[in-house]
Amino acid sequence: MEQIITRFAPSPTGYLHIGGARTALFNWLFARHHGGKFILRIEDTDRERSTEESVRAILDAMEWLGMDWDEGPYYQTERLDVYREYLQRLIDKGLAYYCDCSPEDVERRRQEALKAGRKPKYDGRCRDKGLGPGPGRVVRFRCPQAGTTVLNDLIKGSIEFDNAELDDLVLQRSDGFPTYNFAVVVDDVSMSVNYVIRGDDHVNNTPRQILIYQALEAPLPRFAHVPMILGQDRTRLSKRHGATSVMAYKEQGYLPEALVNYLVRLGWSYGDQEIFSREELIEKFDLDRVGASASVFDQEKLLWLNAHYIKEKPAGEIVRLLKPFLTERGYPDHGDDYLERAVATLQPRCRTLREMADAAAFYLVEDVEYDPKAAEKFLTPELAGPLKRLIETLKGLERFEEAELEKAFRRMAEDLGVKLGKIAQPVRVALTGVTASPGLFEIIDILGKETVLRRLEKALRFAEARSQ
RNA sequence: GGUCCCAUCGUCUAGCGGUCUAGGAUACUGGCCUCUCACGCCAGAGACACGGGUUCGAGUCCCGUUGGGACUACCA
Repeated sequence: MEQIITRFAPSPTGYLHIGGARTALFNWLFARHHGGKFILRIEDTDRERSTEESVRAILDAMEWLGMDWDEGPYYQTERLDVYREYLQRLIDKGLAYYCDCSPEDVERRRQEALKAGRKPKYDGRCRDKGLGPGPGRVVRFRCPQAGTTVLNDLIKGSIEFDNAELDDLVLQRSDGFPTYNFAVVVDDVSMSVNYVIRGDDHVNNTPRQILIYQALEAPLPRFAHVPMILGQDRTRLSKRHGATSVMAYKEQGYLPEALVNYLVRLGWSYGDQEIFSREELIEKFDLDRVGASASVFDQEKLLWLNAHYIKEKPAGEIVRLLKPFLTERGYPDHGDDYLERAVATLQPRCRTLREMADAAAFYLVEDVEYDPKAAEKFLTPELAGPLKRLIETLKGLERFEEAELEKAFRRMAEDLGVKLGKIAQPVRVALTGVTASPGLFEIIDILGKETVLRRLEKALRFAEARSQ
């Protein structure tokens, strides 16, 4: 069997966005699943908009998502000889020709045609002029004017195009650079790419490309056009729908596993299964289960998956990932063991690392600030008595650990004739500043005697001060 | 405007003519658990866009309507 060769070919005109990442993922998974080859190619023939930073950003994002490539990255701007060679073949065969129409003229005629209700196609006036190379001249493809071109798409099925709809597209610009439709074909032909998996915004380009393959007498690859990812308003996903850059998700505290899992499931399914490890994805992914309709990007579901992976990962691993977020907030270093215990209590409560860094504050700062409402409600003057007693009890506790602490608290609540919550909530506010937190006893255990007593005493002073 | 694509709960989807009084996930609501908040568990509400065919039988096939999207460059 022939080896499967796929490629991801972004243009470096911005960051790797969500849609591009999914396309890359589908190509990567398809190649890995079939033991094929995955090529990375940078389509930088638009010299105006391509930048070095974008290339870097795309590579970083690929790496973060864990997509490795077997060949490349190739840069189209370094392959100009190849395009010229293929182009010359077309010219020699009379399948391409030079054109000296100015862009302004072409555009003007396009507008006129549109106004007159005709198709805004290039009118082919240079077709038979027999022009040679010259400044300002482009090379156009001599597109068949009759017949139909059919695309047998792996996802969309068979699509027929009337060649009369197509015009003589530019293959080489006046600056000598190839245009997208030509470069993409030459590259895929010369790199032996046999599966072209890309966004379905390319469907309408495909007949032109097929015609170029045929003109080149090159074997056709299999095409698979995957549906677009839409925003909540069902229009093409863009900045106004929120973060669309892959790396923005990293910065917001998402795990690559979550984003990969989410993105692959967007448009692809495997029965009722929602959670897939990387290995499972490689094992199970195939094109036949990719849907045909566009899907809406749902932040909430991504969040759910992220929460899932945060819960599932070993605490030590989360600590490593969380550190940059803590540093960013300027928290002092407490050592990995301490951090790991703290993180373990936060894992089931946070959906992103960013949330976790925020929630971890009380573990890391010297003294907590009270949420005014919480303090108002729970650190009351009547609390002074029980608080004093609690401080004494804790001081006398020889084993300052979760189980013992719980016993001590329950005993005290019983003595006082109140429910545990009656004293737990004030203590929680004293220790964390807020009314929602991990389990009280694990917090006390982790915080340690010294910190706990200090915060309780501060709370006591606060409560007493209110009675004045 | 033209060409092309798409159409099951709000969202992601299962469904590949009968097993669908349409399944799962998420989000939402209620309950349980419980020191709070989460997690977890249980329950609930929620969809085949519409109209014609084809067929004994249609969410599933065909056509149309409507709606949405993409493309229509010397961008990719």
